[in-house]
Amino acid sequence: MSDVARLAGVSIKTVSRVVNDEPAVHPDTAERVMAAIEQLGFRRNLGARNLRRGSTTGTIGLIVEDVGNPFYSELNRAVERIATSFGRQVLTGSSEENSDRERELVLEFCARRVDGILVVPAGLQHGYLVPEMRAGTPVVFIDRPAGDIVADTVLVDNLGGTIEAVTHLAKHGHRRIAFLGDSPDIFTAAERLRGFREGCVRNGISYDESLVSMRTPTQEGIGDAVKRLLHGPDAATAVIAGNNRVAVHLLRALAHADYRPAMVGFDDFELADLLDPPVTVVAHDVSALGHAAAELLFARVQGDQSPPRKVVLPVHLVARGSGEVAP
Amino acid sequence: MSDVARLAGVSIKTVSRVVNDEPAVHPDTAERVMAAIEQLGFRRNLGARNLRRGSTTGTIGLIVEDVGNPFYSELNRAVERIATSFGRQVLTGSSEENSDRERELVLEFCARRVDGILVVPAGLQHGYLVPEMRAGTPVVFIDRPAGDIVADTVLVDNLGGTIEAVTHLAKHGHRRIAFLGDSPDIFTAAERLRGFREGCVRNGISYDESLVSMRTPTQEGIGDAVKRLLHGPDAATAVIAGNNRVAVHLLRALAHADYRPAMVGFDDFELADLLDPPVTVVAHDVSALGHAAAELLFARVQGDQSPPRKVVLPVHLVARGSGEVAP
DNA sequence: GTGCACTATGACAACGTTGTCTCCCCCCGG
DNA sequence: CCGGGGGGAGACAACGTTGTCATAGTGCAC
Repeated sequence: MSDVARLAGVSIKTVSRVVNDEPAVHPDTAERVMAAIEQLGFRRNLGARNLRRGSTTGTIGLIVEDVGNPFYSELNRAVERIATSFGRQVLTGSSEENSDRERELVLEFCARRVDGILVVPAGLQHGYLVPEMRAGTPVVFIDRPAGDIVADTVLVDNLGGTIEAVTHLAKHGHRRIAFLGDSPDIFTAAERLRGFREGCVRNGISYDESLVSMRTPTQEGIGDAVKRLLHGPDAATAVIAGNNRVAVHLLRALAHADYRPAMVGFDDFELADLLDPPVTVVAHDVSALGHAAAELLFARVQGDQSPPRKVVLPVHLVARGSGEVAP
Repeated sequence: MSDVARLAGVSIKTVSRVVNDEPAVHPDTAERVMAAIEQLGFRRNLGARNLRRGSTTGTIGLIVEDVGNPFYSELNRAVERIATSFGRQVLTGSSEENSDRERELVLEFCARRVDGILVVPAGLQHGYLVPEMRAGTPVVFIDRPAGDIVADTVLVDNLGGTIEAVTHLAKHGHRRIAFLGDSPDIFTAAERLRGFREGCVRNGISYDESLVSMRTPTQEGIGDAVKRLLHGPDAATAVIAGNNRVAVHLLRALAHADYRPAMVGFDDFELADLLDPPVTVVAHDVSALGHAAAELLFARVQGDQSPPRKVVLPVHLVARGSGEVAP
């Protein structure tokens, strides 16, 4: 900036005025300054600016489990859209379902003085966030609630969705339904399992633990589960996939199987409608999740001090075929 | 920081020494300082730190067309992985295939003094980058080359891949092959079209422009193209989808059609193997693309001054079924 | 001619850090 | 007993900006 000032023969304050479009600069002077800026390729340092102004940094942080997962990337996109409309940039990070990594990312973002943080929490303990939140960094939890603190949260109706899935299958005559979930440490997985139980109860199906698997989904793990649950005299006639990754692994496992049970997935996914049979899912609007969370965050950024909110977004069952077959 | 200093009864410089793990601090003093930090919830301001040190900001920028597109989100993930290994955070932005937006994002990132920029360019003119690059911000172009400047670039073998696709179809007896691309302004689309022509030539197929569509893919557009190209006496017996979005739209259009031509897609996608028939694709390693670009970027960040490099990653045809049917 | 309002500009401090330099104190060798 | 060396700590400036205040010049009314 001082280089520009020297070249234009003015003080750095005048340069500052020009780059900030402040009035009270003579047009001729402004033009000379602009020319100097152009010539030197000057670009003002936003870091210094934010430091001096004590204002917001114009960035927000988004932490998900894996930015490469289509579910989270759609979320990312929705968040970015809102952030852009508020003139903010988005810093992203993948926690890899690791609470230490999550914490590291959050604290790093805080040190960068992001204006707010959106997080799909991996851990169950968020006490470390209290000082940051007290210091004025708003945090909104997405898809899963905070572990041990009260904070803004946007969830989907995991319980209701799974109940609906069970009911749907029961309506088509299924009495032995398997549930393939994820690690029970993950809120959504635990919640959907709860929904599964509740769904069984409501439909007069005795809940059979041997038909449930709660493991981090891998192709082999799901393959084994399929072998175990879908064969033999007591085999399940239908199966619920607890999330989009489980669904993909399950579909792959079933593709080479001789026997195709009825299936309902939780989370919609691309091409689900083109498979054979098309996959019935409990769908929810991932974009809406991101939008709602980001809107809530920016409300906080702009000073909304109302008590923490908990938003639960609806889900709806999309019957495509895989869930509408008789046992 | 001065609050911490006051509380601990030391100077701010000593606090600085503690947070930076500098030696020459008495353990007792350090402990007092740590306690004060803990009590006040102090977190050092990285912006101020970077300003003072004149060092790197520890961030890089990544600009893609749409962070929500699985192709780019996989890229994003790969970039993030490398960035993390170099202790950097990633700022992401979607250009929406709009060169003005691309420029805006780049300049915004530069103003934030990112250590480097990775960009899947939307525009064809990148002169605006020259001052930034001269000022020391390395830029690596991904998937598409820079328009009018010389810069590091990482591409995939679009030409070779499409030639291979044509050859594959020709081998299975197809002589009338349609090509559904994307806007010809997009480098990869143009290049793949070039590969299509070359593939026709090499296989003794007369290139028929009426079998080519180069439009931004929409479900309707692809539907119309299917109706036009795959019906009538001169109908194509095979079709090449120019990228993953075209492929998805095409599959959806064909799902409800009475006639299924042979098909090969460019870009692999999840579940391609589970469709009926499984989709033959020209696959390439998106992660490798991100890795290579990020590695190259960090080499530049760390001072590599060698001439700009152009890396072309190989592609390979994955025969799954949809491309191995006779006319 | 004097005072006043207004425009255009600059000097300086401050944002939160850290690098450099200086200072003080204590220990040890001669 | 004195001098040198090293450990521990603080004062101060500087990073690149911008907010505040001061200053100089101009035009206009009296």
